[in-house]
Amino acid sequence: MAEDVSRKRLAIIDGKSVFYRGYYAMPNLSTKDGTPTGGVYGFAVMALEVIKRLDPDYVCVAWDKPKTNIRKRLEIYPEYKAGRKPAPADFYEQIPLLQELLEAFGWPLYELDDYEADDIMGTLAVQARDQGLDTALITSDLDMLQVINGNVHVYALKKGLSNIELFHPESFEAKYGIKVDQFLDLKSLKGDSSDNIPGAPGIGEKGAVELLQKYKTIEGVYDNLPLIKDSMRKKLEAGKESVYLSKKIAAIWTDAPIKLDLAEVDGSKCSPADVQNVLQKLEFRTLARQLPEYMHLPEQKEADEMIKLKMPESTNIKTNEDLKKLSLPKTDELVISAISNKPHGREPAFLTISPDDKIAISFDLLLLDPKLIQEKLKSYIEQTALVGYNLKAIMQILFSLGIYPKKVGHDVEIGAFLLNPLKRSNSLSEMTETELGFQLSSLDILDGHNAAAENSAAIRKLAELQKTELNKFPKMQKLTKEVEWPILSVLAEMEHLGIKLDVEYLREFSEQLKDSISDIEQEIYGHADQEFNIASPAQLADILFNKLNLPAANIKKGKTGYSTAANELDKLRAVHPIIDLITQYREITKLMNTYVEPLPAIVDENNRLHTTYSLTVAQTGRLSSHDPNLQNIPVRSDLGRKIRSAFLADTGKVLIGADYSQFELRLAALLADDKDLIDMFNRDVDVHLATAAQIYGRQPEDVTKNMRRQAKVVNFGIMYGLSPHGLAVAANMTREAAKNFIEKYFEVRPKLVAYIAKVKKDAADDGYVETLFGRRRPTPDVHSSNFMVREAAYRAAVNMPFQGTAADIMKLSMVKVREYLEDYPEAKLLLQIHDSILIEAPEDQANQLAKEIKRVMEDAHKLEVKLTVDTSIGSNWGEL
DNA sequence: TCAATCACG
DNA sequence: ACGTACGTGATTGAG
Repeated sequence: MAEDVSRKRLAIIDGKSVFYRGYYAMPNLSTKDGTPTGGVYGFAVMALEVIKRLDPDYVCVAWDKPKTNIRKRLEIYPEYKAGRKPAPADFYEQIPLLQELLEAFGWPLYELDDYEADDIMGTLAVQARDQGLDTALITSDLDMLQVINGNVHVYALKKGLSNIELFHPESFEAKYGIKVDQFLDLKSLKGDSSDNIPGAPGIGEKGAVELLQKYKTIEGVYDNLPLIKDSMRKKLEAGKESVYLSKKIAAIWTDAPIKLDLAEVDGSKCSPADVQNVLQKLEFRTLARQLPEYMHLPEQKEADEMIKLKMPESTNIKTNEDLKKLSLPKTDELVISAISNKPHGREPAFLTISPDDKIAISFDLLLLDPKLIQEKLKSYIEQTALVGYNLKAIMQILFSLGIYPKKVGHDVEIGAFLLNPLKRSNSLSEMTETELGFQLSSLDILDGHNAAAENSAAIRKLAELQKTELNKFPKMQKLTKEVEWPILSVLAEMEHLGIKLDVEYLREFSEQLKDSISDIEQEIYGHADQEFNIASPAQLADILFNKLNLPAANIKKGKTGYSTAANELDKLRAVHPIIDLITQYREITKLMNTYVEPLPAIVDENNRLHTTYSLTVAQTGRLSSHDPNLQNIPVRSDLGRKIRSAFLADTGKVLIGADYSQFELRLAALLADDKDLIDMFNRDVDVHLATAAQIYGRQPEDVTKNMRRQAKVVNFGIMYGLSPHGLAVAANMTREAAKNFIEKYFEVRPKLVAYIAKVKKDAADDGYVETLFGRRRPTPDVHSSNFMVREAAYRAAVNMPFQGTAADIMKLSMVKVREYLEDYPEAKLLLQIHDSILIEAPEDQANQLAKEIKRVMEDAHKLEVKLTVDTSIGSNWGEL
């Protein structure tokens, strides 16, 4: 096809369909204050992507006018689009935002009574061709394919945000095997369930295409009915009326009363500044940054819009002579950043300190004498409160230099998280850009000295802004001072030291497991009568339910087919011996692939394993552990416990474990001010047993094991916002029994019920819930129109004070334990696993220390409810 | 990159 | 009528 390159191009966006696709692609996106923005975001990304590829001269948007738009089609076919669910409320909430964005872009929005967006697009496309333009139709449904020709192409958005398929006549033919002008006939034959267009019942895409390839049109098909084989002919005869009706409804009209006015759609009304503002308001930072490449905009942001950053003067220390001459100004707070060549602060490479906003001093550590650095900087840094981004990492670099700081002035990564835990990414460069309007250069580049000065200035300013914010919430300010800042050096030490791993033992274990795995594999293949990938849920489900025909009636179905999760397979345990083998296979391969094989591969030269803790991931304030995750080392199965045995105390030392017992339940009693429950804990009675006795109205000695077990499940469930169904599954009882049980439980624990109701109300009224220490978790989703999302948000809100307060107290407790251990320099904290900690200590101190640590932890924070800590001692983790 | 699965508290 | 506990991270297969 000879394309005239000089032809101008018009892009018409099918507004609602693109918006709809965006809405479902990004269901959970919202601004800080909870305004849903997923649909607008999806629209913006997809529209801009297409615009970038297309570079059109003219752009407009066609929109379905609500309600009136399909009247004419309804006259001939009242069921048109019947059965469509109305869009959820947060869908419509976003439309004004979209309109704002369109206005800023200068893209006019066309809507008409009685005409759908499809008709408007079709009409405009015809007029465009008459005016010598090429047209691109941007839509997420394929109805528009019927109007494509040499001058009109369709860009169809598929799943995901940037997956776009271009249709022109050739590509259409290649894909469907028929010509574009047969598309309407195709649709009339096969129907379209989304518009409730009937077509000929029983004829699908495959059959319809075959017919059209042979007979060209619907008319051709019906003229040649006698030639068509029986089964197909019967369906066609029965559906004849329906097919012709379908064609009438599905046809796109090109005679809508609208006139293409090029002066309206030429983008002259576009205001780049407005676009930036709207994107900013919607918090689409990435898009805002990328905008210039999409729209050929001039450089963004005038200098006076930015917060003025005073750049400190940059001093570079590259020789020992310079280092000796250096004098350091006295200061209360030191802005600090550092880089090391290896994880956990090993091989320090670069350090920058900025004592005030006038100077930033950088050290090329590889060129300097380590002894001299220590001499010069150790006491200076150790005695000054540090301000930085991810100070925990910087502290480890300093450890490698023999400098052991503890005092923290402010950490901007943590500050940002405390102020808004919803924001998923808080990188320094991003914060600098969004909060200060300033582009940071990378610190990783070789000559990073000027970058380091900029860095220091940005950190100083961000810290100042965050402190002002935090000071508005006295509890939060106290939380930083007493919990978040002091815990950083504790965690830095734990990460830096690591825990010793018995590599040899794991290698032997691995050999054993390999044998078991291949044995079980062979047995499974025997039962299945073929080899397949047992680790693939899809292949496994196929074997179980299609090949072996196991009863699938009670098995849950997911998006991809039958579930093969452990609790589902459990239902089939008695039916077929393969189930048990699969369970075993899963257990062993999981241990093998997650722990036994990978862990020995990442130990350091002393066989010690170093995790990294995150303080800005868990919305409740818990720590999380990664690379590797040492908070999910197995313990619940016999095989799993063998892996714990690979975690060793160093030579001459032992491990001490210290666990808070029923940590969160005690805090639930406290927060709900449930005197009865508090009293039980303070008298050391068995709360699960006592609860069962109360619920069943019996003496404690008459409570059966099963009653106690049920009460225990509810005691825990209550902290997760339990439901009758959840309890029924967890406690293995009927829904009815579970419902009764919960009702009785609530009678026995009125304070707890009232507290849960209060937390839910707070979540809805205040938009957040908080811990005893004032750590906040925003709860925007309790206003969601989606039942499931909303209820999940309430359950998370109910859980937050319990889990979060426990996390806060544990951090406080660790700080005090470390403080206590300062008198025992050979004893070190190693790991934290939410309600327990692991300590490595000289054997001869262990008994004494265990007692003392128990006391320190129990008294970490004075509460009305007693906290109890259990300790144990062993030479490896498995023994505890 | 996502969904499914499963390890932990 | 909805479809179930809360909070994480790692691995795998599949699109």
